[in-house]
Amino acid sequence: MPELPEVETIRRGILPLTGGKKVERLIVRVHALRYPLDGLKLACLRGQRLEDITRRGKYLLFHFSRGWLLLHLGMSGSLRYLPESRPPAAHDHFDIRFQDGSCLRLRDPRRFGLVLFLEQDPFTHPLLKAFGPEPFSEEMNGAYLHRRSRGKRLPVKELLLDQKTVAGLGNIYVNEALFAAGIDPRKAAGSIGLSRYQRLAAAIREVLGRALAAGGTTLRDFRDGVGNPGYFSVQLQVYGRAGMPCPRCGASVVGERCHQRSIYFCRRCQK
DNA sequence: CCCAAGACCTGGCGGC
DNA sequence: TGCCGCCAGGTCTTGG
Repeated sequence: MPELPEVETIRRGILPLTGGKKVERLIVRVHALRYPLDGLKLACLRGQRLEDITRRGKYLLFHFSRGWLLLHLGMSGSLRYLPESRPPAAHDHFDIRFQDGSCLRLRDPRRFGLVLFLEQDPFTHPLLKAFGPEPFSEEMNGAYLHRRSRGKRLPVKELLLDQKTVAGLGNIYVNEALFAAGIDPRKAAGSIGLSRYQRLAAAIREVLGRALAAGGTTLRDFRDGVGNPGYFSVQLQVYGRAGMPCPRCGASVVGERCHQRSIYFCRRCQK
């Protein structure tokens, strides 16, 4: 489900509702997520105060008084704020209960998500250490992408999906950004010149910025922290629109597979 | 190091 | 209606 705009939408929604609260206890119903949940470590959070919630790529970082909770929503994860307790439904694997009776509840049918408690700086953790720049940072620009892509023969869309290149992009926004930049997603990353990467860097920011303003993209099940869908779906230009007219030239949008995943593009507008 | 493919899961949908 | 195969917003691991 969630790429940067969705994760950031969740973050902005739940921070004002939970920031400053103290943890009463954690409830783990299902341990087998991407990695097994460590109940003992998580129990350390009891009594700790939630100081802040930040984001790195698609990860949410919960800053507690003495440690960090890392949360990744995988493909199907969602996080929901509940003002008061409510019986769990199917796939509600994990709750953070606060002392005022409210809670944050993680649901994740496919269990590709991740929950990890860290006592040290999360940014040096192996999962985050090699992450590329945030899309809205100055460091993420055309020259950077150009440099990163030299000598690479993999398709440019694969380069962008790699979190070591840019942190936070996923399949939807890679397809949309490449359309906005007029670049064929299958094109070898190393064969694209500087000026086209400059256009791509701008396109990435533009697409993510608009998605963020719309509260993310709901294809089937994305919901923000309080249960609202995102409205960027109606602005998607190519993603999921195989056979429909290209919004720029009217030619039919192509949907095919590239490296085991769907790509959508316009043959006429993207070279 | 680079790259491709397989693995991990469940649910929803289209086709028969 | 029921079953089957395929597809899904992610990313880690393995092997050439």
